[in-house]
Amino acid sequence: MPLQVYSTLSRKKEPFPRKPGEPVGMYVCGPTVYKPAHIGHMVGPVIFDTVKRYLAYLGYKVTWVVNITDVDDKLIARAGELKTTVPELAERMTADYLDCLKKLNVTGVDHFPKATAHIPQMVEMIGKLVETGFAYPAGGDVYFDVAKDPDYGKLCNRDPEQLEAGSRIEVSDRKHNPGDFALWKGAKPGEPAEVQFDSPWGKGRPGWHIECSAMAKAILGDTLDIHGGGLDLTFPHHENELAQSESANGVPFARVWMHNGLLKLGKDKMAGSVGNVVNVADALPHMTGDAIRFFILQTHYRSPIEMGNWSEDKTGRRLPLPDNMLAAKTAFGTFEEFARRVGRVLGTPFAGVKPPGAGSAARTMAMRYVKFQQRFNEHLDDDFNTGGAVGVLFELVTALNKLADAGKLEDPDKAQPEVRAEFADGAAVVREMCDLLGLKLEPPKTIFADAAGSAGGRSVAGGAGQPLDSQAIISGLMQLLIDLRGNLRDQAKGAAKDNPLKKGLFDQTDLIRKRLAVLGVTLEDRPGGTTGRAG
RNA sequence: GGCCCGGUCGCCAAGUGGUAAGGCAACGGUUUGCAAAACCGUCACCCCCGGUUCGAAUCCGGGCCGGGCCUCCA
Repeated sequence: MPLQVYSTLSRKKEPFPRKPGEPVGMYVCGPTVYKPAHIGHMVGPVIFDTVKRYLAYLGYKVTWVVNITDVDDKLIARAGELKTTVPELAERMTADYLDCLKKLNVTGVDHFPKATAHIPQMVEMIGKLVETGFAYPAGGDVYFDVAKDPDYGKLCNRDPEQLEAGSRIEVSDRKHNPGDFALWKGAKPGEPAEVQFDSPWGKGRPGWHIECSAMAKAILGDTLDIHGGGLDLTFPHHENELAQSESANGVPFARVWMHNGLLKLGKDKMAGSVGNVVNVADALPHMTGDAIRFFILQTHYRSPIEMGNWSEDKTGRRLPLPDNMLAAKTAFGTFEEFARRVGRVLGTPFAGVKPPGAGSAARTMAMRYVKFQQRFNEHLDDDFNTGGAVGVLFELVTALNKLADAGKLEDPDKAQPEVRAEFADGAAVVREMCDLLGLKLEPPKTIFADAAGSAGGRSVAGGAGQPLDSQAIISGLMQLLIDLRGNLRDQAKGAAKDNPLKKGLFDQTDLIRKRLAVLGVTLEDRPGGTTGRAG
């Protein structure tokens, strides 16, 4: 079954309109940079990053654009509250946004065009719409004339009359019809100079929708292959973009319209007005970017994501994150644990495992674990069903854990080489699936394992003049405790059953483990030796 | 009021005609000096009522309930 994608325009799944090897232009509406990004803002980027990864895997040459809205009413208001300028606020919030994307491993965006850097392109498009009669200037503003566009309403599937009937905005004297929307907003008295730009209609700034039309055209051309964004943008934003672009360019604006579902917390959409916002920065101390990404990808992108309730602990204090995010964190631990196991068994970190690759058919077809890969791909072929794909990943990991248990792969004395080779093949498939989902599965930064391998005790031993490296000291002390405990444990295990010292020695080993657990360090005794990890 | 989505185990969530993936939680085991991790087992008549069909969670009709949008929204 070739790739199928649901398009909002046709309201059904369609064969993807491009062939592997062809270029694909993808435009996704980005943020208005006036507040720190919350988890909901990450849903689209994570989804479309995954879409791009899979399309690239299938051989498409994807160019992905995400716009940054850095001039608008909310920015002006917020900058005023903070006693700062719009450019300063926009720059700071853009940096925050980009940092959040990085933390969630959203790496596929090729261009982040800023609205303020594309005013001439917007003016040009507005000018063309005025010339051709689709738009009219009025008192310093310019409006798009909805009545001139017979297709208006086709994306959100509504008649223009319905839209007008429900319109809650006051009808401006300047508009011909209530449904008309601003392409250009004339500067109002008292607005800071930094948000006033020159145009043939006087000083002012662009309307919200025109930036996407103009920047999409500038970078990707008149027709996009994929236009994406949150479900709540369908109307008016995308409907208006579509109307402007098709009126100005005379060709279809986008082949496929993809809209992602919204995040819900309990009964409510997560939104500032409801007061239940979880900023990315609030979540990251409690959950890795990987785990947040996994949380988003567990659900099909068109469904709303349930964050569940927000439970309290025994003392009535609210937990740091909503229930379902914490459940996702726990679930994701299965993969993190598996990645560590891969490191132990193969001697290389999971990140270093080579995926089999889409092209290596001869080798992959012979592999026992390819059927998992096929089922995984079938899910993604079906409108990027990441939830189903994640289920397959769990099944594969369980199968490989079983294999590792049966083959005693963690016991240096008993490990069977042929089983180990099979495990390595399976791990390569897991690596590929994780790459497609954008899950890095990097080993957590253990406070001692890192240091032990790198700087180690060297900076401590550096002596006079060398600043003491506290990480290195902690690392060394931790290793010392592990070694000491190991010796005690060996003695205890070696002691005869009736030896009264036996229990006492074990008590000491347990004391060390419990005390370290309090510090957040988990010690695990395995056939190959004791390992420790933070968390 | 209009348009559009949904209702699948305590919670989350795949499944769109062939007899219910997966995860979290729970319980019982295996393993372990004890743990941790892992593995095994137990745990769903798919909101209700009709209809179509050899066969329906899936299709059709009618209810009930929830959500999104109807010019700030990712």
